[in-house]
Amino acid sequence: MGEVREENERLKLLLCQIGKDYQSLKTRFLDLVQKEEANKSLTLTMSAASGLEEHQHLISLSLGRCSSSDPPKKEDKRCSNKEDDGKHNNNGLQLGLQLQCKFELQGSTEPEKNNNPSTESSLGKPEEEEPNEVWPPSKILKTVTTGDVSEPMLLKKTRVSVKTRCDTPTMNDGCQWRKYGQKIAKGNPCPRAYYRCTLSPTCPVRKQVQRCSDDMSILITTYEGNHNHPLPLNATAMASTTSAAASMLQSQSSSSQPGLGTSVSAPTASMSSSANHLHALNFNFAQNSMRYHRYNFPNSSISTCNSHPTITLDLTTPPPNNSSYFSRFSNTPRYSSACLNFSSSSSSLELLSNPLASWNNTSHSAFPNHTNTAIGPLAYPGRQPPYMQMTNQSLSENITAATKAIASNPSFCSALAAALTSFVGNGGGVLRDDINGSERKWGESSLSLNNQPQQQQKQGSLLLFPVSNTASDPPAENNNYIK
DNA sequence: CGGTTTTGACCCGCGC
DNA sequence: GCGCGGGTCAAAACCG
Repeated sequence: MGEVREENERLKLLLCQIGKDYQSLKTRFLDLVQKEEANKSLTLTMSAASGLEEHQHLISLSLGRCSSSDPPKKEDKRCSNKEDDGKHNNNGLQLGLQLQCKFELQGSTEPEKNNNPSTESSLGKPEEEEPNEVWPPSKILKTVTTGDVSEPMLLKKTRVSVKTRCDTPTMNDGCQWRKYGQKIAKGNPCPRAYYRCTLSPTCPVRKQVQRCSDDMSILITTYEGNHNHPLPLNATAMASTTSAAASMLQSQSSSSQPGLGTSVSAPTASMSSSANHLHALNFNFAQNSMRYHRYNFPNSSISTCNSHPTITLDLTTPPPNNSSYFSRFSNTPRYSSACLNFSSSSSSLELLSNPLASWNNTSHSAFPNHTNTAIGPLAYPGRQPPYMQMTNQSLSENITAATKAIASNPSFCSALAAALTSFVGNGGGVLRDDINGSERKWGESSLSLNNQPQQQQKQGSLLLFPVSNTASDPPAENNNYIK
């Protein structure tokens, strides 16, 4: 009890400090939004001049180049415009906050309709809803006709497309699917198969699987919707990824802030099949009013083909070894294995909806033993990851309960992360707290609000795992991801 | 026998 | 309004 009280006191102090930091960040963010408004009109003009159809709404993300294997002309157009728009970035924080929100929601066992009342506190768009929650999208009224070019996209179901090299008819993403249709799509001799998630009869998630016409070994799996039920442990990685990517897309489109310097990467290694393809997905948000960085991630792209906002994660080709987006944050290669990092250079938080959703490179020089980074069971084939080796259950539960409430507020989460990272991050020895440059790597100083706060804090790092059923499941099939 | 796959028909949105 | 194409339905076939 004494320890718990002490911990409580510490947390209170932290909360106090964090509250201040949050207000500071909020003020800063509002300033950035105002600046962004000034840039918005300029960008819209540029988009119109580039010949984009009015209904094909540009996602103003700097996502680098489209994959070379994505030949559609329209995507190319958008890619070229993304680069232009990316120059107007400075609004990464908002996106990061929304991502965190989505992750928290997904990690929860409750349906995502359980709206977090705090969501709007920092985002300012409480009316936004997760399009993925509603099925079918065709039933959604298309009534928004504001001048905001991004708004109609919210009314379409967001899709996440994953390109992998796979010999099997479908890639094993851990979920159970039932095929309900097959169609020969125009322009591709390979039939497109339609699948529903059968883990829950009411699950709205569907996926389309199709071979790439150019390269039959490439399997294009398109996910649509979010699961409304607990997922098997080995399914959470893909689900988290697609959900996060979709959330990123939605949050970006809803933010209506042209030129957001957002990057999505899916650097990969060459693997043969299954969800193992999901090696990495890094969202790095540059937000700095003084200095703006663009990070090009060649393996991902965003498009609004077929009126569906779609984010494509190309896991078929590895990124350049000396990619600038790697060296931006670290001098050491950090993505040799699967990881899912949602990063921001403006504030610091790594929030993981699920232990499977993220794990850092085991070769990271600063954390060779994995005990102070956001690592899920994936990183521990055949043994329990550190966070699951609980030694003080009651203490952990108390702290978890307290911190869960904190974590449920995405806005506060971000501020909390920023504060805690600055508070403990330097102890990690890796965090670059360059205030002017804001080049801070999230994944290297992460935040834990789960089972092992003491251990993690000692090492200057915290893991933030929303409490969920799946998070406590034994990592029975983790080896699947390590093969 | 229950679940899944196949496959032709149907629905609906979109462009012309 | 019409045609096209994507997506879904549902009955029959298939499978373990």
